[in-house]
Amino acid sequence: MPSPLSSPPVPRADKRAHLVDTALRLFAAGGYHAIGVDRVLAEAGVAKKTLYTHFPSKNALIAEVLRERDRRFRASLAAFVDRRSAPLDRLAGVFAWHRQWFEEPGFAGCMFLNVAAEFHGEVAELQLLAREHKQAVETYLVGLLEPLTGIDAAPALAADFNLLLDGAIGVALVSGEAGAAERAWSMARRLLPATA
Amino acid sequence: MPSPLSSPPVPRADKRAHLVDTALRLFAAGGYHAIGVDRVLAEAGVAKKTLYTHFPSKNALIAEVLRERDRRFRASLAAFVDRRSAPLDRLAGVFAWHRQWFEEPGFAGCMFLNVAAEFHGEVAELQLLAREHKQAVETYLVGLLEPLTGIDAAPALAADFNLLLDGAIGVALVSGEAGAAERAWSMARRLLPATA
DNA sequence: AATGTAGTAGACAGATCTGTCTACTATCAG
DNA sequence: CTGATAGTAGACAGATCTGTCTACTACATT
Repeated sequence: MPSPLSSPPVPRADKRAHLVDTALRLFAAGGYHAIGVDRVLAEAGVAKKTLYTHFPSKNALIAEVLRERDRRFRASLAAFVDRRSAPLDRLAGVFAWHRQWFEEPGFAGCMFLNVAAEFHGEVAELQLLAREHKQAVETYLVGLLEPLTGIDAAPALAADFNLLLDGAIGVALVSGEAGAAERAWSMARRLLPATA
Repeated sequence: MPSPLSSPPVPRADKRAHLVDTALRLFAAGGYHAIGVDRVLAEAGVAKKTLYTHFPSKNALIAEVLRERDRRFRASLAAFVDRRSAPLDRLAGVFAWHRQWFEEPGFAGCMFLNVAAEFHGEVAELQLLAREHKQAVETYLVGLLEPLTGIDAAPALAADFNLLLDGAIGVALVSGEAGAAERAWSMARRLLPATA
């Protein structure tokens, strides 16, 4: 045990990760402009100087939040899908995962769609992160579709299904109905070739 | 001519409507939190007191902007669709109208999806206006679908197509590709019964 | 003529925003 | 022991936010 008896008020921990985690939660629920850094700091119990030693600006914190959100999103989705084996079942899992997401209490839409809506291209880095996230989801869909439709038809259908997922997010956000996920999956099944 | 020779510095006009028009343009392009009332007033050339005699708060102005946006949206869409007569052509017009919208220079997504994303239910009036707008679009789709699919199948397909439109908006916002509208229309055609 | 309404210009209050800075403390490497 | 690093607490600057208020002007109706 190298740790002595005396200890700092807050034990040795990764403040940076804690900041990102807190900011992710608050930005997801409250929006990027509506949540100020003071709010993030108070919630995280971290001093302002600490934030600005790790990040040059609030936008840089938002960018890191989006990168972290992308990692968690993809990991959670992949873990959910990997509990299933049949190709059609795995594809259905993507929509089922979205349904669970829509049902979460603080659901307030997709952080990437929202960042595009709030900054609408004025902050190039954030717009790029949103685009990359959506592209990653589409690429993931291609892999799920290939066993069902063959390698040629998969990319176009993946783009279609990606649009369906964004549509479900929008409908769920405005109407509050988590059933938008099932509607999207119902449409997806009808769009799949009969051979699948 | 009842108007005398002398005139006020700004000619007699409907300041309220001018305020709403200016605010609509700025909020659409810049977002609701990012644009302050001072910016709206400067752009409109109107005094602050005038705004607060017509509206009790900024949120009330946003609400009126959304009502105006809903009126213009529906009128513009209906006028576009009414230039066509064949039922299938009229339905296609909805997606074509969206394509034109996506191609507009300052396109920054749907003001109703955006208000839901920025305030996410914290301001009940705004959330309700967003819901009503989307409901109105869906009802309009029902009317366009009935000649094609019959009165029984139209409501469910209208909800489907509404989701497609929201999906196209999201894809266009993040990717910048106006072709999302055609993708959505391509999906819509495939979802229509073969008899249509 | 008198009064009320709507407008302008802009100061002002009070809050909140991002970002910087000072002063101090704790941990760790050498 | 010394110095570097990272942390805390919080004051501070300067901008910006919403909303109120004063003082004045123009117009319309009575």
